[in-house]
Amino acid sequence: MTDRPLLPLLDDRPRERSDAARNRAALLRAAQEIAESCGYDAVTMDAVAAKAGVGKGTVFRRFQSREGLMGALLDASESEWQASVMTGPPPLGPGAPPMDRLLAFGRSRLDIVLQHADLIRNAGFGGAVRSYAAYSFTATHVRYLLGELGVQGDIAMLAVALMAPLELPILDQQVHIERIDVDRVYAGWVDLARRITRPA
Amino acid sequence: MTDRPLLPLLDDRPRERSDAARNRAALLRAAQEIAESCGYDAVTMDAVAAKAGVGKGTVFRRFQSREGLMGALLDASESEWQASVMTGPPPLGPGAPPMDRLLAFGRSRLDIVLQHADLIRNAGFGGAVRSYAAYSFTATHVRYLLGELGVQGDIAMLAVALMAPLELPILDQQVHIERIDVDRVYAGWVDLARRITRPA
DNA sequence: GCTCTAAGCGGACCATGGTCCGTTTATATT
DNA sequence: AATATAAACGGACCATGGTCCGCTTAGAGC
Repeated sequence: MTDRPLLPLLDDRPRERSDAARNRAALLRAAQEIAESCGYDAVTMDAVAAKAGVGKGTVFRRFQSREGLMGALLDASESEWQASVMTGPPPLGPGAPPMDRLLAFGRSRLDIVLQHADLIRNAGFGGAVRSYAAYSFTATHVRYLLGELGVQGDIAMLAVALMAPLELPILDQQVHIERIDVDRVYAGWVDLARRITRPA
Repeated sequence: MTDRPLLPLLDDRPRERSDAARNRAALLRAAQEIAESCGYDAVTMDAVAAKAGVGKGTVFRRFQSREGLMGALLDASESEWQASVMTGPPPLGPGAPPMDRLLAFGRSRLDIVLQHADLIRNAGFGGAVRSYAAYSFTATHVRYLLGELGVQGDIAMLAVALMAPLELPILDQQVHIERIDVDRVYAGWVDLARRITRPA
């Protein structure tokens, strides 16, 4: 769980003041701890502020909103996952054949999304499904793999088609409402991946 | 915009008292009117209650929550759409070849979801993407068409794969954030439909 | 028409997300 | 070190979703 930004793109923004940085860290830690011990419902802005020993205004200045705070928590764990895609062991990481990597990607996303379901739900995908940076990373990765597989057509759209069934709202419906077994969901996704990548 | 339930399944619940029914209608109308004239942000529970001339408690008893109220509004317009699938003119309605119907389904969903984006966002897919009844209907329809097309495999899963890219969170990302043209999104979906239904 | 009761009703009340603005402080500059 | 200033801070304050509970009433049974 690192606190560096996803895809550390060079930002020209003036660096954060040291007290600000300290508070950001304290707030994230406080939120995390409350979530772990009492669940996400207990992560109220007042509680986080109190636990971190700062005023409520500070929480909002740092994270804009409750969703923003949750999003920050989520991004931290997403960046761990990104690392395992970029530099981790195959088949998720580099080194394996593209199709193996694609299937590993699917399984990995399926697991991680369900695992962080609460957090994702609280991060509240207000409009988007998750932070633009996080979405962007997976999209780029899938497009890359489809390219390696020699898939013809509008690869960006096909990538979306592969990612969409792995997003929480859809998985929630299947796994938590219709009680479909996760392995069956994965098998269905593998079938989808095969059909999408299969040459005409 | 009818106020009958989607898929009017026989319910054994004791019928709603007449004053309750009257209030439900008044509340829906009030919410609708406020939304039309001032946007969904102005649809606060207090405002709706006031406009309908009832107490706030009544709004909550009828619709449980703000999301519930929005959901009711949404269901009303969904049932219009359902009617056009079940009894409307081809190719969306019955009569056209299955593939034509499938493609018409996609276009129609795409348009209607984007058109009602605000409402859907406010209905807040809290967990699920939309009401179970509404989801269920589209799922059944797509599975039926895939069956007619003689598609082999886990049809339920393939149906999900076709519906997922048409849900708001995904379309929002593409259309409103990445500014992808709607026609391109549709073309991508058609390609997906072809790949999924293409025989091995 | 009268009675009884479950359902419905209203609006005060609470919790929490989010804003505002006067005060404090880190840091760049001299 | 002194100064200036933009940034950060805190917590009172507001709006709104959601709950609660004592009062009212529709309508079934007589």
